[in-house]
Amino acid sequence: MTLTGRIKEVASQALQHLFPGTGIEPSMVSVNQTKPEFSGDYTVVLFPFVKLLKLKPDELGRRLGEHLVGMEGSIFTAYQVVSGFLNLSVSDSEWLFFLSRTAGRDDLAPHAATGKKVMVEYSSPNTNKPLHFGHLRNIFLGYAMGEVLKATGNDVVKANLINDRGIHICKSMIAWQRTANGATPESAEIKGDHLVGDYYVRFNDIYKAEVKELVAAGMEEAVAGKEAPIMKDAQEMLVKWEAGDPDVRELWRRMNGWVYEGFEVSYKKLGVDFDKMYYESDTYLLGKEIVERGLEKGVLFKKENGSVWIDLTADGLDEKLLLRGDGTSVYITQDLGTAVLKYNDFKLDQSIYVIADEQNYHMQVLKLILQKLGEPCADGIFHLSYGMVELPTGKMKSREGTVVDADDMMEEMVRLSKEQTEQAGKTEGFTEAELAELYEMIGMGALKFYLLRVDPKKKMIFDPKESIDLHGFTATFIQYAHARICSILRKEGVSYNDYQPAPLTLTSEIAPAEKRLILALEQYASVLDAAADEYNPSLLCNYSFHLAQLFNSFYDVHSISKAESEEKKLLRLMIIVLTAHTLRSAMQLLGIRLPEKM
RNA sequence: GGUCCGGUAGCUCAGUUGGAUAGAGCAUCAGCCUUCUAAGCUGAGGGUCAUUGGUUCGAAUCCAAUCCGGAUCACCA
Repeated sequence: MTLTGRIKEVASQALQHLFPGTGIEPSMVSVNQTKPEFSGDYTVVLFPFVKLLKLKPDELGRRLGEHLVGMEGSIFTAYQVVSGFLNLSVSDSEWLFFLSRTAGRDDLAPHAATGKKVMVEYSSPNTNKPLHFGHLRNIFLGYAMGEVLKATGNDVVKANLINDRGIHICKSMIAWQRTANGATPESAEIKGDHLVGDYYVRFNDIYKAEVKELVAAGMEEAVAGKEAPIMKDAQEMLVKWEAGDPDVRELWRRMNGWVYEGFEVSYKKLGVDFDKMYYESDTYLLGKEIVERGLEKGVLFKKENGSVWIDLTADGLDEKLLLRGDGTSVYITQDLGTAVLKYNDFKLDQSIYVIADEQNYHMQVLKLILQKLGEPCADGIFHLSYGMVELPTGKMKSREGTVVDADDMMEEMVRLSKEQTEQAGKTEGFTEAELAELYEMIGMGALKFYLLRVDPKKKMIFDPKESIDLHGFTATFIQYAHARICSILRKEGVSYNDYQPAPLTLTSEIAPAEKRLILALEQYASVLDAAADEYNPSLLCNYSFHLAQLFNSFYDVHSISKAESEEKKLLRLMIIVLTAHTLRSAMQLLGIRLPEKM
């Protein structure tokens, strides 16, 4: 149990003992870290009980403080009441006990298995263009959330639903057919996803030119938009695809294959993985029988032209179409089917969708419909909604070529980390291969941290003109603190990976800078829980940065190798090993690696 | 228009779910390398927490209204 949890428990027991029959429970006790300007470690807020017990804050604080400090085996050594706040000092032996119990352990925040099966669907790209900067936020979030949920005891399935069919795919195919002269990734010496993406852009160029021509010939723009030959070709191709036309299917398989090869390279570089791939070409026909059942149950209704709808007006939403008049599916129909498919495939307790907030309404409707249909998968659906990444000029538009490409961005970040490492003159003692790995760690770490450090809900603006910083609130800062610790351990001949805490009894007090670090270290488990409960990996970024900051301040005032005494040296080694392990553990959940030297 | 999300320092963001004098980073300015890595540390300046009212011992946080920005509400995906 965490220390704040214990304090709540002990304090509520004390209050029950002092004031029997008042029914004070741990959850009613508010415990905060004591502000630095007061003495003490944790603070119990007295106000909620002042009214209840009809006592003055000072009187209540004194009695509660006396009791807590006087208790047998108390973890508190002193108390102080300041205007309604009871500041409690935790004993050094308690802190030492925490350190010796935790330092060197493999699992810093052990969790019992919840027995829950949780799917996290993320990435879910279209196969008509390469990944861009916006996808990266999705991918990092999804991966991190999967790891966090694993670390908190869940059985996690990472899934990717590939959008591999539809009119947008046909557009790239048509443009390729018309203009590529049989170009392949090999012949063009370009990644497959980029090659296909180029023809998607090409399609739009041709389309625009054709529309312009038709308008010049006197056609109205709206009509020209539908009549442009290349658009008609794309639609015709989609019909052929659905009919299973062998030539179209062959080209489709070939071009998608190029894209998958390209994606694989990107995913590998991003350091993410998937346990299950779904393809829309397999799932796009699902959902119809669910609609049929809904009709039988009377949850859905048919309009005169045969289209099927659900009435969500009672829930403050609209009527929503589920099947067209001609009996064909719309987008949400296949999502209903896929939700059920996922549930049946893995017996899911929870199904998380990492999708941008522009689909909030869609996801709300999806869940609501499944609930109304009485599908067992419904209640486990959770939309992890995140704000879109925008440019200073607005949204990224692949058709207008304003996207920041994911591969380019990764390359740029690695280049930047190389440049800054060389500038700082920190390349000595590394082999070429080690340097390459270091630049990769720093560059990719900075990129991931940059996209994960903000609350997912909030949209973010990225200015490509400003490079991502390697100073301040960054992964680099955390990596640097970690490398510094490793450097000390090397010097002291202490094993980083097989550390065994030495038995230690303290004869001197724990210093403030030491205490602040220990306090923060003790909070790791609750931060991890909060990240899982709130579906918010940015909490781990904030926490890790804060921890690294505390370490740097500590490092500045206390020497390890030249510690005042042997016991101080042992204590500080324990502290810094645990700090390094905690940083590594937290960053690992975000897919960020920490070098031992930089 | 309906629904949802957001508005905190010049910029980018935290704010432990209602607690003490609202905090970081960047940028600006002033200091700190003979000492375990200066990608660091210490300090300074910088705030009408969008606005107004309410709830109470106490509000950036909860409620109401208003203003501003965004998303969404297709027989599109």
